[in-house]
Amino acid sequence: MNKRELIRRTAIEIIAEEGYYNTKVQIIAEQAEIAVGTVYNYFSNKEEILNYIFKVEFDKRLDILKRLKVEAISFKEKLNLFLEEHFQELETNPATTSVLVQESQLPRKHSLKAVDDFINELPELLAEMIESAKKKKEIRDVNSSLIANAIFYTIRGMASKVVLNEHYNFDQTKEELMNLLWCGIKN
Amino acid sequence: MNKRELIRRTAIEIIAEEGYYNTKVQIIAEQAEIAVGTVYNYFSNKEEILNYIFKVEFDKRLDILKRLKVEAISFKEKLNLFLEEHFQELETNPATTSVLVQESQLPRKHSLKAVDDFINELPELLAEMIESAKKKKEIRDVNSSLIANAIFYTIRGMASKVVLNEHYNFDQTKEELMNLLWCGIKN
Amino acid sequence: MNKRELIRRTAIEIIAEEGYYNTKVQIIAEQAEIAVGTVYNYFSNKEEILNYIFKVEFDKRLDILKRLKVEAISFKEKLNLFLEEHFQELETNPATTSVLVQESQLPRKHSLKAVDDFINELPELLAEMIESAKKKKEIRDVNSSLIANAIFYTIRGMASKVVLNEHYNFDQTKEELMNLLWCGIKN
Amino acid sequence: MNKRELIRRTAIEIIAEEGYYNTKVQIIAEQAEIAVGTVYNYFSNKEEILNYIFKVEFDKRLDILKRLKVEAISFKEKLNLFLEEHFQELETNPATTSVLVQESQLPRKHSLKAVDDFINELPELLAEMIESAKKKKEIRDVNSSLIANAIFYTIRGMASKVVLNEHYNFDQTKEELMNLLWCGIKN
DNA sequence: GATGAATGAGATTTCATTCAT
DNA sequence: AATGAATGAAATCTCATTCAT
Repeated sequence: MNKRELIRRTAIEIIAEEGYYNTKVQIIAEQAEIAVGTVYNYFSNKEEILNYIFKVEFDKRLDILKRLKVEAISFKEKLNLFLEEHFQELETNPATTSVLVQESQLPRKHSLKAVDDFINELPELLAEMIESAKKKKEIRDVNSSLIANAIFYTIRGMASKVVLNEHYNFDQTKEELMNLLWCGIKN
Repeated sequence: MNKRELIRRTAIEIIAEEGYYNTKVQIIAEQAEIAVGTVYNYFSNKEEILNYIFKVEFDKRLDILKRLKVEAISFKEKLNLFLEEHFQELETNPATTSVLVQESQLPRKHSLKAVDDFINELPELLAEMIESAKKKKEIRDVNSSLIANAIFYTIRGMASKVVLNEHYNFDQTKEELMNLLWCGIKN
Repeated sequence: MNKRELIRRTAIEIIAEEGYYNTKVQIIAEQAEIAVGTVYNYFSNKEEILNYIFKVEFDKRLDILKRLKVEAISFKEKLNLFLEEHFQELETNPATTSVLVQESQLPRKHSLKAVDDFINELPELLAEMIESAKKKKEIRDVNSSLIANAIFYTIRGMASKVVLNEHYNFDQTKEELMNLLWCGIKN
Repeated sequence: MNKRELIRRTAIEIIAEEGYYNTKVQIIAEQAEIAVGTVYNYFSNKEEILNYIFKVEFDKRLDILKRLKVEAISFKEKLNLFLEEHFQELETNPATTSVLVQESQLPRKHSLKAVDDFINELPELLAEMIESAKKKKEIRDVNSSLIANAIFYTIRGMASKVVLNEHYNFDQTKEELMNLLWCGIKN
């Protein structure tokens, strides 16, 4: 594996457990079995590691949404597929979920490019899909952007709940959420 | 104003802007126009300030929910009132909202008592109300606990969106959310 | 009891347990059931408390030695009585012993008047008695000052050993020490 | 010189002069011409520096005593050699002596492993030698452990006296002490 | 490219002392 | 005389980052 990727993955595991501010670059290096200096050959500073983590995840979700957007299926099916892929992803990488949820709430002043994209652009893309569904009367008249954000926050929140809590399982949660959201917006 | 309260309020303003980890106790003291030592006469450490902030807000919301629980009105009205009071609250104290949202995602390892209560007990109380509504056939058959959490995450997320973003206003957001949630669970 | 005395006695108990540097003026005040400010009405600073503790003990031992010096008994008996009274004293006030031993080793730079007196003047007085005994051929030819100091260090050291260690008892230690020292200097 | 050793030696000089509690880690670093952080790369905290100082000296004296114990010479000669080596050592490193004497009296609660060893194990080893001499009738019937401790306290005390006081010289002190102790215990 | 010892600014926390009541 | 809340200088320790090897 290339070093940048190795560092990213190692960092995710530690940040998920400790949080970004309690994660020491030294520890990331140790866990990855490389020297601290090496980390700085691939990332200009600690923040950039977090930024890169978000960038990778942002790109993944951007792909999913772009692909869904043009597919010739109903919005309900699109929403269902989106949830499906999303929960699939986090079932595979619970640590990543933990990082995304924890660190996506940085205050404006210190926010990172990729984090900003993650919490602004992704909902915007979903909003466009909702707007289109609205025009096709697939769903009732809603404020698309607002609802898109609500959907994202719900998913993100439930994701963290599922990751942290042994009571819930992924499939059940996904189903229940799909029902809540779809009933909430359908015509 | 008593010192403990002064420190709490000052800390909220700064943490909202800078985030907990970028907030220096020194700065809180300066802003509050007291000495650093004085802060430590009222809180045993920095963490305890954050914990107290959550405790105060937790208690407020606990009161609201307990009051609503026993009132002789429909669940729909209860949900509506809860959203109403909640958005009212955060319109008055946007900084507090910002803190609650940002810092409610500490990783388990370092989580604080009051933060834990905030994200676990409050949804649990709402879940009980949902369960009761379910039995009275006011709403459809849902996993109460799961839905309660979803509602909390949605509210919390949208709250931060409204606080950070000038596009949305409180009333409109509250209305739209009420529709989404109610349609999502009604019979 | 007058306040100055109350503070002195309370301070001894705490310093014996914690050491001078780990003893907080606040704690002394609490233990004595007075306010911190009150401590500073009787002592100008923390150091002065320690100084006063030593002064009181210095005066006691000065009295003993001055009294012994002029008594019409053999040096052997004088030494015996000195050990007797000394070990008596520390059996009654083990905490005081602990303080005297611990804190009598401050480096020159920061030493206190009464501590200096304690470790210099007392041995000097004993030295005079030894010198006199030497002239009367009661003991062999020794360097009086040096032997006086040796005796003091031995006593002080053994005192702390006895206080800290349940193995040794006061009487036995006193006897054994008397033998060692007397055999060591007799003619 | 390796850094750990450099820090140890620098710390000894400063602690000898100022005392442990008045010694700032910052100052040790400055004197050693390294950064504060570097000190903490070699010692996990300030206490550990003091502990290490005692450990090194403890080990030295342990070696001497173990060597003497098995040598085929009279106890008188052993005692003489021990005093010889001891006073030699402290003549070469007066600052070390100062530290050992000053800081060996930490209150139980805060005592360090190596300090404890220093004041307990070394006398115990000497006690074994005394016990053996007693059985061979080289000396009179004494409480070995008690006498061993008395000897150590005498030596330690006199060492500090010699270091602090220009009146006494090492050779004379050693001779006088040898006489006092040997006469004190011989048959 | 890889290393990791060294750096030092800066953060948290302590605690002797003051002084208005 | 007694009080104790307030003070703030100062100490310990951390950790992101650098750079010579």
